[in-house]
Amino acid sequence: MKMHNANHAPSVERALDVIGLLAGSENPMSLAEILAKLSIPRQSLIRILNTLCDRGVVERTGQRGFYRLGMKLLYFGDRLQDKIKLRSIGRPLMRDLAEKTRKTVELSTLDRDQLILIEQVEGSEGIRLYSRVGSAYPYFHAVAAGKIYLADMTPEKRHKALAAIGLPPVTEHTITDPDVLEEEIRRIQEKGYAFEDQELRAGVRRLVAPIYDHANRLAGCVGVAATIFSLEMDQQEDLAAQVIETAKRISHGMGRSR
Amino acid sequence: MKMHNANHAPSVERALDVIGLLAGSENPMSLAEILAKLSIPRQSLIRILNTLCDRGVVERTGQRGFYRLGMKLLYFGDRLQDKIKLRSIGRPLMRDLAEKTRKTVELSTLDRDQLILIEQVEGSEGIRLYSRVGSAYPYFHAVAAGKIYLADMTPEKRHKALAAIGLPPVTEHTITDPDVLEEEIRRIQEKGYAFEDQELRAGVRRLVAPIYDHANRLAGCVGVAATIFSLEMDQQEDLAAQVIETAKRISHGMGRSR
DNA sequence: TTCTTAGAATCATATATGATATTTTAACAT
DNA sequence: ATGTTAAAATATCATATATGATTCTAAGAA
Repeated sequence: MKMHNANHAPSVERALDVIGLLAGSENPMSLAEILAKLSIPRQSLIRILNTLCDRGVVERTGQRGFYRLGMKLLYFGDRLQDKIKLRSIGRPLMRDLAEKTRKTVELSTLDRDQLILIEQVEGSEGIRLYSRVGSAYPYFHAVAAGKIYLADMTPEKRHKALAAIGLPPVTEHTITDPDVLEEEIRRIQEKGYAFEDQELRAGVRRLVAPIYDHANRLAGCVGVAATIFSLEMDQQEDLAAQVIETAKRISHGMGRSR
Repeated sequence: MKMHNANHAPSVERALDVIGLLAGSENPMSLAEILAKLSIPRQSLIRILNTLCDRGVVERTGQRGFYRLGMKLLYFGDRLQDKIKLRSIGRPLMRDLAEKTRKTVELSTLDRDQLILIEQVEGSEGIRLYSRVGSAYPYFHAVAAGKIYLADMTPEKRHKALAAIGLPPVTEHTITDPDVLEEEIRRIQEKGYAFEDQELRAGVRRLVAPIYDHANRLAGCVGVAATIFSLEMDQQEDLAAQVIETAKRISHGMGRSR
């Protein structure tokens, strides 16, 4: 937990800590469990929980003293999604792509220097989803969408960003050699899409294309995620054409001229 | 805003007021706008906003002094959805139903005496969604899912609930006569599904069936929503069979024996 | 039934709050 | 391009109130 911060509301900080803890827990948590994880005095914690429960952001389970996330968060999350233009434009087109390819379609965008997954549509392959809506991808270099963003930067900016983080290996397939990454980025710029071959997660491949807005700025990325069994290397070119077409349609909806 | 409440955290109350206000606004709001709507001293509001912004729950737009909901709410909402068993079981089956019927499929459940929409799958008719995920339906008697819950109550409990609220008209089609509603409930109990004929919203029909859990308790409802043009009266029986089948499959996943 | 702990009540005080002053910033006018 | 202005954002400080420690009560698990 952070140090005292000027111009903050400490009680609100604590409330967000509680929500974050419950969000990360698979099961409802008891008061004692929450106390053990967060350094909040017991009575203060109870007051915060009372407040969050009365507002539906946290809910008490049938069992006394147990708490879980509340339905109000569904409402907030849904209202937020409706406000994101990229998502409302992209969603029907993603559904078309999911039907055609039968793969999971992902939409992501950069938000405060983080690459966030903002929507997913499952294809009829019924493959379990790979990442969670709202979560941030780690490490640009290991994610197809991240590589799109890297390819969109000037070389100076890119080198600076990569020098700050380095190229840590996520899986044994992750690109850790700067020269290999530069070659990859050149290929992306040339072909207009990025391919991720088990670099973020073993057994998972992604093929992703960039979306531009009315001012020709990179607004986000759309692509498909699948297992190595359902996305084989020789399908790449065909699939790329479909993904790029979807990205162009979304770009058009964002106001980009063709 | 509520009066001072013992064993609450007032700052957290205020923070939730801010989030709720931004959730209900179509556009980002300025500090002055928020100040005009909520009776929070300016300095206190700024501290709360600083805290929420640093945590990603609220975000500053490019324009100085403007605020909107932040992406962290996507994450929280998504984590909550994954925790709702009814949703994770129902979602793939809802998608099947949406493909077959081409209509919007809705999943709802009772949460703290409110009927909450917890998931929606759009059908390829591409009809604009009728209600928002996370939001509560008003008035049980005007909603197909609400009528399912009314039909599941003992007559005593139902009369008590309806006496407390009455049968206010929502549209000109809403049932406002207790005897008509009782007849409707008898039909629901007999046929195993509820039909909503423009009772909540003009031009909208719904057909909804109940989902039961391992203890044979009513766990939720699944159904389709459509316009009166795409859901005509003579389709009712055929569609009901499909909806009831989906509800039974979800019930089976919830542990109900057949 | 007993025991444990969540949850409420109480009260002194620590600190968060709110009022006020100052600084910063961006929008707008020239 | 420069200057002005309004309002966001920060800093300061006295004090109001929220907090935290402690005690008591209620509820539920074993």
